[in-house]
Amino acid sequence: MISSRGRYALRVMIDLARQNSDGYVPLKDIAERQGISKKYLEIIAKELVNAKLLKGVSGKGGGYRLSRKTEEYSVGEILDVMENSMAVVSCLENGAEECPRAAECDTLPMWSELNQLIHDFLYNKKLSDLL
Amino acid sequence: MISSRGRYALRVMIDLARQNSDGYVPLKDIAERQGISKKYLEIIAKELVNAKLLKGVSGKGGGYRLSRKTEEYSVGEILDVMENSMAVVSCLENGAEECPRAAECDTLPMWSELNQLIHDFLYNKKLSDLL
DNA sequence: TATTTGCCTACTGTGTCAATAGGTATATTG
DNA sequence: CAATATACCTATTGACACAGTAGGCAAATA
Repeated sequence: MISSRGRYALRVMIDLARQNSDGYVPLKDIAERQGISKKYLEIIAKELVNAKLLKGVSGKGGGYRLSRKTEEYSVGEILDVMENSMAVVSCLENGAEECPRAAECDTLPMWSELNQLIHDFLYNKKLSDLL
Repeated sequence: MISSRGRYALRVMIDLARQNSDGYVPLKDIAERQGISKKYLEIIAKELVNAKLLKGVSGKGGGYRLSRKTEEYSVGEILDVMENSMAVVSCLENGAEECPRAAECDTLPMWSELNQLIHDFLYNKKLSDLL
């Protein structure tokens, strides 16, 4: 299940893509347009900056802007920054310890297949597809 | 993310399918074979009985058995019994209140598409495919 | 120097999940 | 009838993630 953090992050990215100005867009404006608490969006924007998906500039005239072209962002990439894990089962999480039953597990192939399906869907979908 | 409850439920169903006896299989045996706490499995088995996916009989000689043929169970059906929600986003949950932004939401079509993809995958996969 | 902005740290309430514990009801068998 | 094996019921616990809030610090511009 995609959390609010992930969904909000996507909305921030879309909002920024729509304000295709060369300047920086203050979070206050985004929060108002989207009807989301600015305080909460700060957490989200900060993580997007850490992951280099956004550039943030402090001070008057500052704000956020995209750091790439919209077609160069995949939805999966954005969500992965926000979500703790996007794996369908915990044994397929990034950096999970090897399950001792993996070799004999009757369900692992199915989970892997589903996981791949979702991953492909989300990484093939670009931010530019949502505008 | 599929919880342990959902994964355990699937393992119980597979285990029962493998003991293709006409009798009833006690949970104690399943728990030992699968290496899962019997106490915890009781919760899971009870829910599967409530949903009519299993038949349970008390008393000596009792236990659980499948109530249909293995090819008549879909994986999605089994998981839906155990999981609180299988929707990818909360606004697509079963019985969620209508989102006021639904009409203008830029991401809803994508979520619906992904949701359908996962649903189809899980409902087309049958218990008999896992044996 | 004042103002606007992002950034940092901390906290709180709510909910779900995994698992445990102990007891009750039901059926079979000697 | 008594013992036993089984499912079923109710309650509780600890851990954790998530959503959201609060207050203040840092940086940049006018």
